[in-house]
Amino acid sequence: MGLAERKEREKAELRELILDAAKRILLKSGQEGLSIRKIANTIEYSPATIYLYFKDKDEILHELMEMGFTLMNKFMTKAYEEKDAVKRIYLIGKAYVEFGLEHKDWYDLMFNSDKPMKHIEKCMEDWDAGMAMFNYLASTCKEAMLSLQMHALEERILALQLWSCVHGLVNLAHTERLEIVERNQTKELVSKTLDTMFLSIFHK
Amino acid sequence: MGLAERKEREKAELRELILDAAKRILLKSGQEGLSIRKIANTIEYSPATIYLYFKDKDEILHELMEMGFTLMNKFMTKAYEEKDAVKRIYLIGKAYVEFGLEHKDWYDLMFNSDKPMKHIEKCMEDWDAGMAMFNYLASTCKEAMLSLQMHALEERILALQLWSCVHGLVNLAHTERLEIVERNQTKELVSKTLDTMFLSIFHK
DNA sequence: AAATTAAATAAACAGTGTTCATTATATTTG
DNA sequence: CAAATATAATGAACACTGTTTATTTAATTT
Repeated sequence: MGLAERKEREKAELRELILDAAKRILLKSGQEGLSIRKIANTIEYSPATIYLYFKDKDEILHELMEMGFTLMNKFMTKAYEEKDAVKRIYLIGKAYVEFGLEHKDWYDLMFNSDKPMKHIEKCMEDWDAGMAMFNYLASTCKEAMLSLQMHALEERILALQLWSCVHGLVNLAHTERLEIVERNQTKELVSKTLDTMFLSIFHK
Repeated sequence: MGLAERKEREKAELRELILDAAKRILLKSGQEGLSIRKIANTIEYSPATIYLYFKDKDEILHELMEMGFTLMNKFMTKAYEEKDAVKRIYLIGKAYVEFGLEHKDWYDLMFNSDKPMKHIEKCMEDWDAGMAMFNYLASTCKEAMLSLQMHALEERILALQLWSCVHGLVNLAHTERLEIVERNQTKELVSKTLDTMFLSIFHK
């Protein structure tokens, strides 16, 4: 049945076309500027057609979120290669913030949006790319704690501490708060804070 | 001229009425559910009337943001009273996170929104309540660093480190990420991370 | 009472996500 | 090949959003 196959391929192709248009609009105009109607316009279909391929806008945003994680993982491959766990954490933190600062729209979708996952029950599956990242960080924390003899500390809490700090930093930068604290110094503030933070955790 | 005065008072009263309605809607339906038309409905005026008292929606959001800071300052009075600088920082951090978790809508307006202040030039004035808070934290950091003999560290960077961590934590909680990491454990995760963070900075 | 000033509004514009009955296009059957 | 059926695409509507402008209503001054 090469016919049914072709049908399915065509359906998948249009789905991909929609996602590709969505991605392009996201990169050009941000999440604010991304609308079903704009997607429909750029691929020259009617808005209603989109709903034959996606349940709603949230589903599209969710797919974009997963694209974002793929992109971020590429960003992090270098850091992942580092053998020393402590250094690896540092490199991961650097890469995380670098990605966040450079790709605000992707970052928001991945870490600030509750749109792509409304129901907490579904969250575990819907955010498994993010969860995988966190678990990897936690295991690296465990390794680092072992090598530095930092007992009496849960690796997941340490991971959360690291995550909170970089997440907070990226968001403060995104919303211009760092620009208010010190004008035209955002990048330097980020880098200094990051270094201080690592020093204070892995003292010395 | 008691007449012009009454006029002005009436104008101020309607302005206050609008803000009060806006506040009530914000608390009931969040920032998403807050619209000019809903404000107009609840005070029984037409939407266009709102624009005789406010330039645009952003100006209303900005006023709400300032209300939020007043509320937050009340939340922090106890912490401010603490004499010991290190303990004070700890109490401020606790109060900050508590406020953030309990008042998501206010918090978003104050720390996540770039709507109430679009132009960076105007930011300094438009976010002076936030800036005042940061400056106070920084000066407390200076005091704490002095008492703990932590030299070779800028107080503003330490303040940023603290702020990033609590800001990140609050946002991760708001967007359900902590719920994903460990279900029904958000409050405990926050509290543990916060404690670990203070320990690591002001080591033991 | 008439003229002027100030306040409030109706209506429109250009958007948004989403749904559904209708139309157009393929595919399958007689 | 033509008719019946299944699939895909859409136009139009609904209920919203922020904002502007010409018009109407109300209050004040002459």
